[in-house]
Amino acid sequence: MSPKVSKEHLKQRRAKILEAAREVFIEHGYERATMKHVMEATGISRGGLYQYFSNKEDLYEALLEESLSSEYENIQSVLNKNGGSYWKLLLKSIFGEDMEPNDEMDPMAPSNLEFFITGRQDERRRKYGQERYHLGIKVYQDVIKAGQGHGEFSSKFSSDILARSIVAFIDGLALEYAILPKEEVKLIDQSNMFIEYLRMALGVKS
Amino acid sequence: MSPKVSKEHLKQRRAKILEAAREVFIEHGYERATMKHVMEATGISRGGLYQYFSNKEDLYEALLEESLSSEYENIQSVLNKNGGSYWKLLLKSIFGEDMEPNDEMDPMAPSNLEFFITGRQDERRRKYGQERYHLGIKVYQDVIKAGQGHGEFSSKFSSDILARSIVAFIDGLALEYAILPKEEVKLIDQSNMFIEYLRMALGVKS
DNA sequence: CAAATAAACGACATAAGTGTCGTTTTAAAG
DNA sequence: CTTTAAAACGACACTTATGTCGTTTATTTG
Repeated sequence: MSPKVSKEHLKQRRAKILEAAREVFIEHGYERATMKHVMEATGISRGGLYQYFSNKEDLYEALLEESLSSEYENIQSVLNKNGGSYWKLLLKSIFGEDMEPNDEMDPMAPSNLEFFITGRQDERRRKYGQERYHLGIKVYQDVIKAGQGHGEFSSKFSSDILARSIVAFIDGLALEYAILPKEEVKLIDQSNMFIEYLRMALGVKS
Repeated sequence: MSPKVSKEHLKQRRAKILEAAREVFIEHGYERATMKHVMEATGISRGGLYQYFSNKEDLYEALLEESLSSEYENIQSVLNKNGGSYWKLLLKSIFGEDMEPNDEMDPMAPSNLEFFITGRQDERRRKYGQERYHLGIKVYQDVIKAGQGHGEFSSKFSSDILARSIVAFIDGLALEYAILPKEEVKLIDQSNMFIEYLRMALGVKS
């Protein structure tokens, strides 16, 4: 009398499902993806899937949690290094360690937008979306606020509004990315211009 | 032997359906709305609805066409008045006749995003989305280009990228509007900051 | 190697929405 | 007032996805 399989095995199986689900959602988007797709991608039966996730929404949220925590760790490690100015810190928090825009976009971004926008009528999902939104804002706002507090940034604009416009900008790009062919999005050009904008708004000389 | 009802009546009935459908889509969003909802909202039977629109997508596109053409007329009339500077023209094309941001958002905006983002895997829908996107860009780009040509605007940034960032900004706001409670979006503040940004990018003095 | 426990399976019942089509109703024309 | 064309109706057959549950399978432990 004892569990049939090791906990390790369960963990791996769960991970396998998540990995395959990711691909499925990237290919079909959230709404159109079905558990059958995930079944085919994993080779696990439908019944089997429901042993790990109680439905598609649950499965997707697990993916969101995963990406959120890895993102969070990333940003935290960047912020903790605390190398140099707040301006550099801000750029890092937006564009990552190398501080400059690249032409790659998180392939899950369109599905994420889809998940929240189609679920906006659902109480639970809307709450969850708002939570994540505020979390996203907070990262940028904290850096901006600190920079303003130390006098490195101009306080002409509120850190809240600035942080929001960063999020709006990123979401706007993700939306473009969802609809336009990849080569047409011009992530780098738009990002560079956005940087100029932030420079202006924060009074950072180039 | 002759048509049962006047063309006028058909037109009115069609308009009635569109009007009710608009409310339905605003309330439920595109994906969750059903023809049954529209049926209940109009009082017209399901069978009757299909006499005017062959499915939900068709119905929604009719709404899009409607709003697009009214928008287009609006902007054209604004541009034709051509009162004063290109800067004023640009503001009008973004914020309408009164040239300044208000805290109202097109209530269809979230559904519109939803329509295009959930349909991005569908060839037809994606094409349609791209078309509309380019049309949206063109309006702003034309004004910016003209302003740059006349020397009123700086040519530091390309009119294309600038126009795109305007669209991205508007879409970003629409997305926020979809998820956050209305009073939290701060449309006006964000818009005002965006205006500052455009000023900077175009070299317009305040 | 046998027993037992739970993971994995897949058929099933359910639910919801779709578009069609034969019938009924309605109003314009004669 | 009758005829008639087509608008409106709503039941129907169909499709697709869902979540459950009884059965089968596999692996760990004694």
